[in-house]
Amino acid sequence: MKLSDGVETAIHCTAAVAGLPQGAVMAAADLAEFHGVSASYLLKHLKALVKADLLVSVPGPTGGYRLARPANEITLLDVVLAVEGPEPAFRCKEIRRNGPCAPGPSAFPRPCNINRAMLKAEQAYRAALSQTTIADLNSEFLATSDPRVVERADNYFTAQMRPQKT
Amino acid sequence: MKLSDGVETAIHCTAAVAGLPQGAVMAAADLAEFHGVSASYLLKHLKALVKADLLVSVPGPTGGYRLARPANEITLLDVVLAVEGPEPAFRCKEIRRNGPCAPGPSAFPRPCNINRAMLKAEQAYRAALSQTTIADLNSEFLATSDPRVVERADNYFTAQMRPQKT
DNA sequence: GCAGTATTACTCGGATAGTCACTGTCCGAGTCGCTCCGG
DNA sequence: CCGGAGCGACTCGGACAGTGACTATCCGAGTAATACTGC
Repeated sequence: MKLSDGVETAIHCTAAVAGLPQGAVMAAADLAEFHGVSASYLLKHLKALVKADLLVSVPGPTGGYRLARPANEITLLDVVLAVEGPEPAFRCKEIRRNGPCAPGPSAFPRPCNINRAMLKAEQAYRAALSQTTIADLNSEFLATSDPRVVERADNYFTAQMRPQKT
Repeated sequence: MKLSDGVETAIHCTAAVAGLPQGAVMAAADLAEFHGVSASYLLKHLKALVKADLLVSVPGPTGGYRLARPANEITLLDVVLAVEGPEPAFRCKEIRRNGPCAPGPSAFPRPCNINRAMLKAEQAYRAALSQTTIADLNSEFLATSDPRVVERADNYFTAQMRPQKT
């Protein structure tokens, strides 16, 4: 069980975009530089976030990304599902039907109880993720981080952000 | 996020071994045939279960595997960790330190709050897994499965199991 | 000076190679049961 | 007939290829700002 590294960058980028003023956007290249990751690859994950309706992309010069809805309505679960896909981590192959002791598919009307237990645990995982919003993360970041870091980040964002006219 | 398929086979095999009489063992080849999976590959996971002290292997002819401790003391979490490894699914790369706004490592004395939130969710996942034991799974299997399946499985196990002398 | 237009440069989006972990397999080391031999 | 040694076969354990997903990258479609031209 391993989450792809893209989840981390996606969360950081979403939190960063959430720190922009209302209506402003930020280009993928700037987000990549700010986080020190590859710009080309970051686009892949940003695309996934756009497809999941978490971000909105603005094309053309002065384009970039902004949140699709308020930061307190975007949870960690939303970001994780957008990047990793909605499928559960445990995917029952129904191997109980394979062996010589299986009379046939009709003998298994109920879902595999192992599968049920695993999915139940995963629901607990997702429930925990859905309790933290991007807004929570940013509030905590501002409250607990080194003031120098906050100041530098604020300066960077002020310099790179692009206010939209409309 | 995807659990390896080996987790499913490992859980099924552990539950199967738990159904053996006290002290009896079952060969990997029989476990593989019973579940309809590759015997060569199953050994890989059984080895992991042995290394994690969930199963005990008995070498030589009439050898096989048996539980290392009672079935009600083996949880799904034990099996998952044995196969997948103890590392958490989310591994923070500390990318917040990469960008041009990071003064230096000394500016981040506290762990990344994103990492904390992700690990907290994973703890909830593991806590849920640890609430289900192999004994629970087998009790539920006996209570809810088609009687034909239970009977066939019981016959198979009676024929293939190997009672140990000592 | 101003409006309209063509250009230009910049942005995101999708299609394309490279790398690592998981899947699947094989052969070798070790051990117990069986057979043969001797008493 | 009984005990013991040797042999054989079966078991698990670790090392070796194949495949799919994630990582990383590039080039093309689209758009807004810009420069230019004509009025």
